[in-house]
Amino acid sequence: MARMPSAERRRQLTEAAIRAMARDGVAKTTTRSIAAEADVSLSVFHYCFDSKQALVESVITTITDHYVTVVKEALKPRASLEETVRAGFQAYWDHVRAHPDEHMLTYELTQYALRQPGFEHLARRQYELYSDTYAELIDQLGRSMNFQLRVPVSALARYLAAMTDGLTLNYLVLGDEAAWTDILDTVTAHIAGLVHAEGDLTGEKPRP
Amino acid sequence: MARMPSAERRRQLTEAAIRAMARDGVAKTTTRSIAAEADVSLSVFHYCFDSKQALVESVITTITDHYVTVVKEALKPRASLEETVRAGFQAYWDHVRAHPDEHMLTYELTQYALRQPGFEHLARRQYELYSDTYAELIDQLGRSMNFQLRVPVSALARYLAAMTDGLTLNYLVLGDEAAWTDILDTVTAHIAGLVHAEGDLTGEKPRP
DNA sequence: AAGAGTCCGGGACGATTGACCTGATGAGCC
DNA sequence: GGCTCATCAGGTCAATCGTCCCGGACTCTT
Repeated sequence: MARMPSAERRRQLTEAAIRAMARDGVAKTTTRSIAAEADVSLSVFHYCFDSKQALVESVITTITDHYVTVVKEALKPRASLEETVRAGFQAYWDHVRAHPDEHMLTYELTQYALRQPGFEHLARRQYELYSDTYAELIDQLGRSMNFQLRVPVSALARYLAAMTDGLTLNYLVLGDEAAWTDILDTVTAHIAGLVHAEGDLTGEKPRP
Repeated sequence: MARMPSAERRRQLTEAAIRAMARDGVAKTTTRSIAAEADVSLSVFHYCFDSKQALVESVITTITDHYVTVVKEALKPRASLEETVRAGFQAYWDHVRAHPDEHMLTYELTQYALRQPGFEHLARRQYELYSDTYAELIDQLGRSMNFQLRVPVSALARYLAAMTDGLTLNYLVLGDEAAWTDILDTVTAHIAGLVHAEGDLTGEKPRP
């Protein structure tokens, strides 16, 4: 067994834990299965992490940061606004289809964190980071394409985060890829309607 | 201990399990904690159910049917369409705020079912029932209020199911009730825009 | 009232889990 | 070379879990 500094071992164990949890589910992932996945002995596990909870904390922050990167990279400026939004959804969607297990894992970890005393802040951090990422993207897009919003940025960001989250979960349960072209088109049109500040496009205004 | 027919005992144990799982989480709910919550001995549990899995199956179908009822009762026809939709969201939302633990439980059970070999169909049934319920409500509302849709009913139903699911999960994690008035208003306006067949209200049409 | 079928209680078993412990191994520094 | 400390291997332990067994008690039928 090759020697390795603790920090790198921790990364190795964290990534092994992510693979094991994505494959078997959080509930069925034990310290032994993680050690086996990382191809180290069980005692190495407890040498690098004080407890299983300490590793799970590392897993949650790692995978959260990972998916923030995925969302950020999905949105790249294109010719028109609608095209940009639609391509962004599509890129995110392709990632979900390619790695369903890992997306499923993010949901499991959220609930694990919410149920584990002292871990609630990790679940909140996860979802705040999602919303903040969308807010940042909206802001950045707004500056490069020069438009105004008909709704608060924070509300739109949160709506986007929640909606993509719900759509993703729905897809993970039901599959049926064909149904999503229509839905993504509809959502894209909706976003475009909220963004273009050219008159009242959606019927009645929200009550004042 | 009062004697009781098996069928009624099973209902009692199922409801006790729902309470215990909503309080402690699915992972930490044991056969012993369920029996204690139902105030029966452990052997009664295995007299009524062949295994813990058999009880969980009963729990999933029960709670799924329960929430279909909640959604159906949330939507009652009002003066205008927009008013009806907004009040429907609000009624559902009030239920989420009143019973966050039970809603959280539905997400945990979905993932439990997806991970448990042979239980995937229960998760799919859950989400299909959600979509079907929305489709039924849309259809029923369309007949009583006489309007046409700009998108397929099935797509809108699925979008509604996924979006409310995502918004609910987001609220369960982040809380922050104040943020939701804006979001529900925005979504309501969106739905109203999709439903009113009075010209092109949302900018560009989805690509043909 | 007697027997059969149904329900309940306490206890026990085997398996699995997270955590820990002791001793061996190897690399880098004096 | 010898010393020190990070790293590893295997075994052990207590706790907890789902499941099961057996004996007793209740209820309904006849």
